[in-house]
Amino acid sequence: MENFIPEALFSMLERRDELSVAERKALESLSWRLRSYGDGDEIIPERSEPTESCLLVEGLAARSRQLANGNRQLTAVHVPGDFVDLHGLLLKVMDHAVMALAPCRMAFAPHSEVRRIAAEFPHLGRLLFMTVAIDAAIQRNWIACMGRMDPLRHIAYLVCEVYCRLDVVGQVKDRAFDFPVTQSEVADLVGLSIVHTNRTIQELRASGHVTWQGNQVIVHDWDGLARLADFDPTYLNLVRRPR
Amino acid sequence: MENFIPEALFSMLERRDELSVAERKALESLSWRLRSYGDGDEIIPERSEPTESCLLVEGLAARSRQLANGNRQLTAVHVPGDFVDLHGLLLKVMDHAVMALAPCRMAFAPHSEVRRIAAEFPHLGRLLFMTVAIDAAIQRNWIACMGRMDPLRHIAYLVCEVYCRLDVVGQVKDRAFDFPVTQSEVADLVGLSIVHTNRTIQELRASGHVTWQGNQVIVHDWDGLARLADFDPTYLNLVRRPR
DNA sequence: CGCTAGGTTGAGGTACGTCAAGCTAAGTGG
DNA sequence: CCACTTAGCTTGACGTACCTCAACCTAGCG
Repeated sequence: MENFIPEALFSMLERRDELSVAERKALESLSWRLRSYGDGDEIIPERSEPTESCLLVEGLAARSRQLANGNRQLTAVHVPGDFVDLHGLLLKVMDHAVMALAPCRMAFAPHSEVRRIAAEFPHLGRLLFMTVAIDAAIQRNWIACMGRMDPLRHIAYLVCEVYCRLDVVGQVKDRAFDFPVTQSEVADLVGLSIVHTNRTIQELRASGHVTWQGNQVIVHDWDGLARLADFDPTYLNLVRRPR
Repeated sequence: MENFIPEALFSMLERRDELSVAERKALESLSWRLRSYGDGDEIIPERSEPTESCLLVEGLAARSRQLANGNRQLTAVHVPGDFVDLHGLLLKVMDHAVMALAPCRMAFAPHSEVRRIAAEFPHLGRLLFMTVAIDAAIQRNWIACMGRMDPLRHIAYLVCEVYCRLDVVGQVKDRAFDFPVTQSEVADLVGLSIVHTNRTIQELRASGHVTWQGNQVIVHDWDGLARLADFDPTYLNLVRRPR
């Protein structure tokens, strides 16, 4: 629409495989519609049936599941470059909501057009669906973290993951990144109470591997942090390979 | 190869959308290779780079993640009809292992052929990748269960989910299904200790909603069980829709 | 200056995990 | 056919990691 160029998406995909000029042009040619959201805004409601896919351009978003007992669980974090709603394209009905964890800019493109370029450029289509598979891989690791890791390692793991994913799109500067997420939201990410989340973050700070105050996270000792969290970035597929 | 017809896959896909004759033929035409596995066998090792996708034909399988602290977390259950290793096709390197929860028969087809039919029949390709998106949706719900549900509801949810998924491929008879999984494996599925898993299963039995002895699970009161688990099958996409 | 959202701390209870033992049923070798 | 083993299930005792409740503190904002 407004000649939008999805740079972050290019970074995200090109980190995994080469994009041809035609493929880039195809992505650019979608009739993108840009929209902004405030902190906490609902971007895609649960049970809705989106007709557009959305790409996170700026900010931070999350997938959120509201349970009958009133609890909330966040099941994914999304960073710029993430094609957040390919799931909706394939699944039709949203089984969860997508919300802004921080002020966000999103770019929307009609499902019909995404389907068209995926069919016309099968390799590009595979790359787009690869992002869905990466989301799934991330979620598998979250399951492992929730089931079999203690809170300290779990939160350390979260920091490692967000660090890597933000790094792909150039949002890590001097081993530091912006993480405008409240401790209450972190609690809903890791499935702990707010109080225990707070204490665990303090414990993580005390470990000396990171500084985490306000929205700023600084990783002083990547290797130590990764060792603590048993973090192996293989699942993020940060390798350029023909796909 | 041996004129194999992936009936369970047809059921799985046709439950979600119509398959044309050409699409069915395309799936049949893959050079399937059949293999059997015993209980507990490793089907796809962690860190391997499969060149074939595999389809579960008979039995029960799981995705397994081994942690450095020696713990194991199972991150997914697979039932007949599940195209287990499309993830491998898109991701190249396995970030987890696939193992047999029970004696299994698997059908393997070369990635190159799967890629070819996905490109040649874009609608079929979307359906195949839809199964990846459904896996992701299932995992999101597992995350919610692990983070924000008590063990009783979590295990009840597991029963609901397996029930629905087995039903799609005709493996539920008279509200009962075969579930040849040890309590130790259930523990690794839900992220609890064996002892607590045992006590929770007893509690579930005592609730009267299910009989669960040996490998046999009988659901006496589906509505009650679903209410207990706050189970809403939307995420399984059990609706026929053009995709 | 007061209000609010977010962060922090303390106290007390409980739902989990761990350890250890005993039980049952199926399989194995004599 | 019976000892013996083994895998899986069950139970009890005990400790602790986590949750809940309730304050209080701080910074930002009207």
